[in-house]
Amino acid sequence: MPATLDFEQMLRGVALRVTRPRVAVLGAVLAHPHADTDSIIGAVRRGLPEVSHQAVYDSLQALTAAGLVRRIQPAGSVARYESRVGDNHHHMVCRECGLIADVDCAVGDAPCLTASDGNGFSVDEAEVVFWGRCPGCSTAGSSRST
Amino acid sequence: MPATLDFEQMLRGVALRVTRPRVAVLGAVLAHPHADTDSIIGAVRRGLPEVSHQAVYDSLQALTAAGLVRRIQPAGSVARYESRVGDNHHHMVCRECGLIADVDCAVGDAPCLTASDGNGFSVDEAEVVFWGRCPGCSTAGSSRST
DNA sequence: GCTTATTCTTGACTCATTCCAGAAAGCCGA
DNA sequence: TCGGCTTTCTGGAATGAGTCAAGAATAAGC
Repeated sequence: MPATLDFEQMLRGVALRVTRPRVAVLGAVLAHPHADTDSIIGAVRRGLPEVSHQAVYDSLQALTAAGLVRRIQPAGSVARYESRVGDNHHHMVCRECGLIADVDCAVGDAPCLTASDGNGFSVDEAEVVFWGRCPGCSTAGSSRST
Repeated sequence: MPATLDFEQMLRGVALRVTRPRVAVLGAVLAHPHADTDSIIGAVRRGLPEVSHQAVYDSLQALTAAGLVRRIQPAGSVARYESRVGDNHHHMVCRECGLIADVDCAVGDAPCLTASDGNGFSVDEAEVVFWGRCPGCSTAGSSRST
């Protein structure tokens, strides 16, 4: 796992100022993939109790804009952040417990990116979300069909 | 375009009570694909000025649960509703103006549904969102690269 | 060490969505 | 057609994630 110095270099690498809140936020996202903003604020405050939620929001936005983290937001969920960027992976979301898991692109490389025509849209990203039930909920729920 | 009587039959077909708000909401979703809740409230009130926003929310939820309409919510957007259900189509979202367009499944039938393995998830739906720029914004934006 | 531009803190605010309780209306059987 | 029951609608308030704004603090460059 990267140390604080690595976070600094990551920030400098994308021309972002190195501040304690940003380092902490970056570390929190790395440590807690798919965490929502509130969890990130909590994780950041474990190391920096004084950080305001606004600073976390702003840091997340800066990191997202810089491409160091990626923001995902399945329907009906709050914003979540993950550190896997650059690769073309997708997500599975459990309808019951909200668990999010990474999946590498389903049919090989990136077939979903080839939007056939797309009404003239210039597509730069294809986001795939698989909805279903996680192993835990799938087992637990198979008995109770209320 | 379906008439009010058809809406009634659609509601009865899914064992939902036929109420004027629901008929109006169903008609509004049919008439305005990808409309957000506020637009639907406005459209409904054109015919039924007295309808409360709560009734619209509740009707939309009932219609969604019954499968008559489908709720979509791209990241950073409010909830939107559409009437194309049952077919496996996806959406393109313009990053600039928020325009949403339907696209039939990219690579043919439904390749994205075959989530390779998926960590043991039992997948029941694959939602694909193509992010990019619509023809209008793509043309307009190519000149101004602020 | 100093200057400047950027970032953080504090606090209030927006607004989509939900919750609640009472009133109204639709559906079913007679 | 009518009564009873269940569900839905109305009206208002509340929730909560996210945003906005202004001044104070801080990091980067010289």
